[in-house]
Amino acid sequence: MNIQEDAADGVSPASTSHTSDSALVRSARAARGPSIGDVARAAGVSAQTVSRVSNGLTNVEEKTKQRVLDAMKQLGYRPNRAARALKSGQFKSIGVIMFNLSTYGNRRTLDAIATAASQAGYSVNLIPLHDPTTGTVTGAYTRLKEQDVDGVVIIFEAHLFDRADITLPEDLPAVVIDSSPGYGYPMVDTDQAEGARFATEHLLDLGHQQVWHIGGPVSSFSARHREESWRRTLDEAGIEAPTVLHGDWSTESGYQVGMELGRDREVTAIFAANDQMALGAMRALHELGRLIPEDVSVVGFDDLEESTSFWPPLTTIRQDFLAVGRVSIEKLLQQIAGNTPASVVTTVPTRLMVRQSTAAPAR
Amino acid sequence: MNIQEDAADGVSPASTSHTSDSALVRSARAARGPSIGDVARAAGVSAQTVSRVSNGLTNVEEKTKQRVLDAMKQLGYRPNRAARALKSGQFKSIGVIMFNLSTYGNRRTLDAIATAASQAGYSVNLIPLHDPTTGTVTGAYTRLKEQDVDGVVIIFEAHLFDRADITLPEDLPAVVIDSSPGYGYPMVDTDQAEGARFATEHLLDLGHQQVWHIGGPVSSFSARHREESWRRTLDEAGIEAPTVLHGDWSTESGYQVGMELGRDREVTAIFAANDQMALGAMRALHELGRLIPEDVSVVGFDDLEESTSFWPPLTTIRQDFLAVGRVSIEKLLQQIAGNTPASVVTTVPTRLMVRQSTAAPAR
DNA sequence: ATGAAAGCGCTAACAC
DNA sequence: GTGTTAGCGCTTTCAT
Repeated sequence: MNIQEDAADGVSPASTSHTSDSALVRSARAARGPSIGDVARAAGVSAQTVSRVSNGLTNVEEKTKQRVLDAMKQLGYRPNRAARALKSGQFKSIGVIMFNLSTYGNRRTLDAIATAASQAGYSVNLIPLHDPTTGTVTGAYTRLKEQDVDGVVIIFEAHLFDRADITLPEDLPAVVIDSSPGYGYPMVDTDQAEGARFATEHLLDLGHQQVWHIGGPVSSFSARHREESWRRTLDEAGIEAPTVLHGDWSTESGYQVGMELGRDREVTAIFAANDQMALGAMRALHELGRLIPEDVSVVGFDDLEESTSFWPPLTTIRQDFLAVGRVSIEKLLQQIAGNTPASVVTTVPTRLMVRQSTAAPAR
Repeated sequence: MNIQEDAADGVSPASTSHTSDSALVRSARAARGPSIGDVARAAGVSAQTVSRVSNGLTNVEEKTKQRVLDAMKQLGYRPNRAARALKSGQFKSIGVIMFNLSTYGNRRTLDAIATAASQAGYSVNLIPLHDPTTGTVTGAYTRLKEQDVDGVVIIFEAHLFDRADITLPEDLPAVVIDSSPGYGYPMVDTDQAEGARFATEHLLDLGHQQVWHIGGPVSSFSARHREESWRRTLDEAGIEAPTVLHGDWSTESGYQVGMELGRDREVTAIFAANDQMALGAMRALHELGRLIPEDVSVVGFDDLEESTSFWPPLTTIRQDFLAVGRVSIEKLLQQIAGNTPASVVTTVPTRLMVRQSTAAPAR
């Protein structure tokens, strides 16, 4: 390896002086900030009182409290996390093990996790993984334990592989985000079944006699749940479900299945297991000259940011990834607090977003 | 919000008992692990000696050292990070501020960062951001400072927007991964210029008289660097660079530019600023009936995982994202250690990967 | 080569 | 309502 170093281009005299400035600041930073004792002295109270104010306890006279607050502000006091951690035995840090950063949903979820954790005063320790084998998961666990995280959120990527054979270590509070059944861990997931029911019922309500389904890969639990729920909904309406054609979540696969379905003039309503396949199917329908929604109605699942700009704007099921993330943190913090809940599946509701890709069937 | 909880499906009797098991384990976990004192007692030495062993100091007799090591292993001792942090004032934690998790390169880089940091005993505190405005960056900084990180790595997404107007706070060691010039901060970047030169020279060496370029968006610094270097390389060979057509990094835009270029029979060699545009261009060439590499040679930039399965397998410039991540951490740790280096740009070398999309021009 | 003492910043427990 | 005391687990300093 032959890594090169050059003086930064574009360093003007101004930025040169700024560089030495920040060097100064940095070395100053090495000196510790004001401690609780400094604040106490400045406010003329005991350290304990400062601690009470700092933790929002009520048994402090309003006047004293103000004095302390002022002293804090003036000195730029920030409590020392390390000392707190040492005292409490908790690091206020949660680990996130995650496969496949690339998925839209995963990114949103991670985001929500980071935000929720941050609001609760926890930091997020990310371990990205590539292949979801027991080995790598265990390794990630080990790394996280060494970092003394207080708990772990594991985000499985149901969209890409079946990782049912993974076993999880047991000595750390954990929450799993996934659609697979029973892990013995608290799990959080979008209500796949509800979403699929909403989609199917919406099409039936519009007057369609039958609803075709473009399924996701059979290896995916969420895809299976969506398919089962679609089938059940038809069942309950006394309709026999037609054969399912499966895609692999990609636009391309949606296009191919869309071509199949579109050629069949019987087909007037399609529920695709995700927005991308819905997009592909719509392209196929366009190419076949079938009008959306006049000839064929299409519903997706996910509600991608772009789905509202598809042509036509896609009716779809919105997954609330933010809630999934938030709820996971909530559950995890409960566990960390010691209220170890029975292993439950928490389910986050979906929402039908009606846009222009669905309508009543033509007579 | 109407979040539902159900007993987990699929919980067999076996997993039920396992659940109560882990509840036990968890409550046990609340009790602190063995401390340095416990180890000392078990080994019949003082706590200091244990500390010395734990920190790999040399002034401990081999025999004592073994006794201590044994005691550690037997008790399952792990040093308490909080106590260390309290003593040293360092948290052994670095923050990562990152835009756009979705990019292949960014993911690889994040990965390398997480790995390198972990190996150095640092944890990684991730703050994902959406829009790269000064405000959000400052906010992220604040959050990280509250978490007492020891330093920050900022990964800009040069591919998507021009964020030259962002100013960075100054009171925390930081490394920026980006292609923009002079920040006053240490920066790490792929050697864009070298890569573009490799690509262009490779085509010239094969005997092509001219090399056309599909540029990235003008708002991107890395795209600009690649274009400049391509132009310089042609210059040096005494060739006047043809007009550049710019894409937006997408396959689709590569396809469109590819169509333009492919219709021109003069064009025998194309250097695309990334692999995706190269892919699009190849599709265009295929559609136009021009053979690759017999009629037209194509070179990309990035070396995506899939590039070896393109048709034909793409000759391209490999970016060593892992090294970028590793080097950033290296630089950051140096800074944290106090060796505040002058603001420099560290450049990570590229590699030409010759595959089947390039050949000598037909006579 | 090893140990004893002190203290990092904070808070729980107990005064008053 | 507020202060005092003690100690979390570790390392630095100084003795031995």
